[in-house]
Amino acid sequence: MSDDVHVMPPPSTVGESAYQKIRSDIVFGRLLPGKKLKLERLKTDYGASVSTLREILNRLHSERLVVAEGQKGFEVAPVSIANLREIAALRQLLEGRALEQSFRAGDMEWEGRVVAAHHRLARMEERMAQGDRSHTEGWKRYDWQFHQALISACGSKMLIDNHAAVFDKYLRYQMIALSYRGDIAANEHAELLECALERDAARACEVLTRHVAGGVEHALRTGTIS
Amino acid sequence: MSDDVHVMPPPSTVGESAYQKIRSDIVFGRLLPGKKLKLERLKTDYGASVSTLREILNRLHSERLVVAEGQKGFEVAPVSIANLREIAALRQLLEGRALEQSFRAGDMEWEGRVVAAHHRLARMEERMAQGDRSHTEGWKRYDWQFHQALISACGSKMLIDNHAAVFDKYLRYQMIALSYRGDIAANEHAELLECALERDAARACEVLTRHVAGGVEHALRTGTIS
DNA sequence: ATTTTCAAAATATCAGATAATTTGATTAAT
DNA sequence: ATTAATCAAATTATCTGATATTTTGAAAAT
Repeated sequence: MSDDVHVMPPPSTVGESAYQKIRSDIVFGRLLPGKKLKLERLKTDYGASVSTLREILNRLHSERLVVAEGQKGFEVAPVSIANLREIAALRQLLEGRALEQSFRAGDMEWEGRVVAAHHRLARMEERMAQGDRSHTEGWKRYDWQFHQALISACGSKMLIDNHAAVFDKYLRYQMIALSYRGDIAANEHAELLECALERDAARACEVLTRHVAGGVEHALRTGTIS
Repeated sequence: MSDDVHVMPPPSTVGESAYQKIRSDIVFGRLLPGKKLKLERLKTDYGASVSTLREILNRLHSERLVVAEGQKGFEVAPVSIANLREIAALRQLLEGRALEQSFRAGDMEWEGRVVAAHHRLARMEERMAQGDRSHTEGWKRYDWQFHQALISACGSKMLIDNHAAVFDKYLRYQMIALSYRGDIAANEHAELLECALERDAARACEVLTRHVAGGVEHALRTGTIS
């Protein structure tokens, strides 16, 4: 069930695929904060009926990616500096704990997944470093998958799910701020890999905290978030 | 927005009130785990149309209180020992962090809220201790409100929301197990109040951990969870 | 006792209708 | 020229009912 924008099961039903499209459009900033989500419009944009769309919007409302005020319909959740800071803090808390547990329980299978995920991410980061900015989304997907791989042995589906939900909200801010700070982030990712292989959870947490805090400050410096 | 089964805004719309009823029926164990939620049945039970009910079920699905498998409709989320343990651990993590922050930031206003909430809870616990088991739900509501009051000054809506979501899942297990361990819990609540007034976050976390762990073991001992 | 077959039940999705609410623009009042 | 009152159009929440697809459970066949 811990599916997300990044690793999704084949969308079987109409509603499911429209859900994934809309969610991804919000997380990747193609639907901007505050954007009114009028049903008629969505109908043509996502090819689903009003009833189905309302089901989807209700789901996204639960996830706090969409707000629904009274009978005024739906809109993409707004952003704020305070909210970004809260999300970042929560990510540090959840991911930090998950890292500890995962490092403790991770076996060789897990190490393999981590190394593989880091490899893909690092490759992508090389390209990005050379100015090729055409794969920002793909890059973020690999970023997500790397962090997810790191905690994948934590043993708690609850923790993984909650982390994924928070991570996506964090990601939305990064996409909105279009913030690329490739080199620094890449180094931090390499450090995390090192920590994982050495099972040094304490240092991993320290790196993670820096990683997330850096992302926040960088995003804020772009001035796109108010 | 951090509304819940315990402090809800007046249900303005039809869908909203049906949502609250169904959610509360799940959390308080009136709808048991695994129960099939057939639309026609819900229609008569909660007085809402299929479309509205589907919106509600989709919301509850996001909240992981309901599962929706393929085209097989909806049912109340199952329970398991592993899931209970994960929930408890997450509650300890979130509530512990929130306590620390709340204790640091709490002012006199906050102290008042905490004292008031504890008073109501303690009174209720007195009654329960005398064998009056008719207010179990009310008791749990006060329990919720006390813990909520303790963390209410933590300064993070995100944290409060996430905690509330986890708390309600924890609560569902308590209700399903019908576990009343009044005296012990009451003492722990009193201890927490003490810690709050002394701003002793470390000890509060220690008490909380014991509190939650105790609840889990007690619930498991009833044998109602498999 | 399985497996196959098939009708009834239930679901996902849609279109269209109604009442209530919100929105924006126009008009009136200060 | 702002502010306030007014009103039609747009939008919403909700319901009913229809269709195609899936799932379920029982009867038939192996």
